[in-house]
Amino acid sequence: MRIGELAERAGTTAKTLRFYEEQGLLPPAERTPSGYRDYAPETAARIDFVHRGQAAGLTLAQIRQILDIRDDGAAPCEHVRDLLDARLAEIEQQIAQLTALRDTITELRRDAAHPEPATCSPDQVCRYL
Amino acid sequence: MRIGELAERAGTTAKTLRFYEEQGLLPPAERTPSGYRDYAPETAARIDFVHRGQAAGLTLAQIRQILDIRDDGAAPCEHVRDLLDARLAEIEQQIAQLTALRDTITELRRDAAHPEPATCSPDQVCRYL
DNA sequence: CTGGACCTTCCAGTGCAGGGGAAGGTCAAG
DNA sequence: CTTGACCTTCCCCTGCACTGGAAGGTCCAG
Repeated sequence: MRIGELAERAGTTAKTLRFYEEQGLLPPAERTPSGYRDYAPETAARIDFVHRGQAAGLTLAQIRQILDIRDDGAAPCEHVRDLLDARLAEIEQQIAQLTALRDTITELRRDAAHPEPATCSPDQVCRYL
Repeated sequence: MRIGELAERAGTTAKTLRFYEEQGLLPPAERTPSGYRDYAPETAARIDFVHRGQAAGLTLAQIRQILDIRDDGAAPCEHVRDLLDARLAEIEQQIAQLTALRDTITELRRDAAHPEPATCSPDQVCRYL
């Protein structure tokens, strides 16, 4: 299977698959005599795994770690668990930060609901920020 | 006042102030005869405004819009209000996405709590992702 | 045998907010 | 007169996951 067909099956682009190969997410593809990449159909499952990892908020580097462990013949379960734990902690922190920011902005926004440009002193940029 | 002193007063670096000037957040500074930038003390207030804008989650480009309006002699109240509204909507959406992601990962994590590598089939990368 | 669809490599850029460091000029103190 | 702190411009680098495009090779149908 050539790269375009695989890309379409996996719901991505040929460009992205070359990029994944370069990043070590896909093993270097077999080549036809003329130099075209030639993929086994199972490769699509690997790309799906990459997509599931992304959907779980993992970076390509993290997904690559999992794939490397698997490619070594080991079960990556524990590493996956650790990555999920770490990601979860990050997300909690991000949510907390965004919630705090939302509260801050909500308050600023309330103060700015009835702007009174006349009361703005010329030596400040904006009373409401 | 030279750039290093202003940077220290405003809690930032000389490098950043040159960058702000390049981005149009600060007007081109006066120069001493030898070419050094020479700032009026009020410039610190403008930098503080930039920092408050950043604390409100605005980009430098958005903060620049506000400053441009103010520099034109107008009151930027309405534009500030619109920017805060837009930022608020973005944040709500980000929180919603992160919350959904957290739930997804929490579920994945629960399934992966007691890994059973033996039950992993060799043709998939990881049962838990 | 020609056109068009596909493939190859390589280089470069995107957005965001700066940071690193080179090569050289300036200024005050000792 | 020299040292060291500060300043100048200049260009490249960071992270992340791609995307765009140029120049050229391959393959198949008509």
